[in-house]
Amino acid sequence: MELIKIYECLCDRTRLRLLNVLAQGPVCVCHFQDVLGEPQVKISKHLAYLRERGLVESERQGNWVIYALPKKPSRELKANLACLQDCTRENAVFKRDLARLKKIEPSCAWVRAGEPENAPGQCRC
Amino acid sequence: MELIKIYECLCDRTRLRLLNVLAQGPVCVCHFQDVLGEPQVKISKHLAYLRERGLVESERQGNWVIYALPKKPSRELKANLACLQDCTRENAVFKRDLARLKKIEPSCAWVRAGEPENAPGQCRC
DNA sequence: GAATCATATTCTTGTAGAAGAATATGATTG
DNA sequence: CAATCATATTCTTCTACAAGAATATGATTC
Repeated sequence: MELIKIYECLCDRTRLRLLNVLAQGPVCVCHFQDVLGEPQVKISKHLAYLRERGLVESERQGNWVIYALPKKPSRELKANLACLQDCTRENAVFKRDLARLKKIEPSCAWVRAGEPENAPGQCRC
Repeated sequence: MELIKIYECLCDRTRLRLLNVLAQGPVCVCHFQDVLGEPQVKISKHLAYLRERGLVESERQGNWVIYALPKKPSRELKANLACLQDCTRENAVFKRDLARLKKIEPSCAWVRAGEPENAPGQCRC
């Protein structure tokens, strides 16, 4: 039952925040640290947890790693991500995360635009 | 964050089956045992888990206890139960549970009709 | 190739929870 | 009130996982 693996991913606050941010588009790990204000280990381990269960995909771009929601999400995943979006829309923490993301966005627009060939050697976040 | 408590409830197979059955209407514990084919302890403990977190409500009717989804579910709960319904519609296990429920239903229609005053002294399930 | 940057893994500790066995509670019947 | 029925709780064992500290890996730059 894949559904249960999805719910297991969703029952942690940090992971919900990660998924909420990812709903806006691909994000690299250093962004997550800034946006969530959580230590690197924590971010990294929760992203690994999500990746192992197929809720996110990752791709290395030079020195850093970009995470994104699956290109081909299952019906169940799609439904639950939509539901999550719906449930968090008005939540302060989630809104704050998105606001912080927006501030960072301009400096790393290439990540979100999917233009890795423009990647600088060092992350400017 | 109430949302996380909801997801914690949803990440167990037995609890998903219980909620799936409850989506049809109120059910007493002995029904659950028959429908899911699981031991009494297991059913009882998972129902308690759900009750403690507000995903179900219970009401004693003489010798037995009837469980139901909350009369006034939160926005989050409503959304997630709908999503769950959507995701399980085609699943064999969940469909089988509903089929078994339907077979039992006639003998205890009063429970589902909400007519406790007609309750017999002994459950006929 | 040494230093640096970004990310991941390993280790430890603490806690939640799942399952089953045994037992307890609470209501009903005779 | 003793027996029975329906449900709940307690106890034990096992496993998953969250968090942080320390360390490792892998790519880039000088």
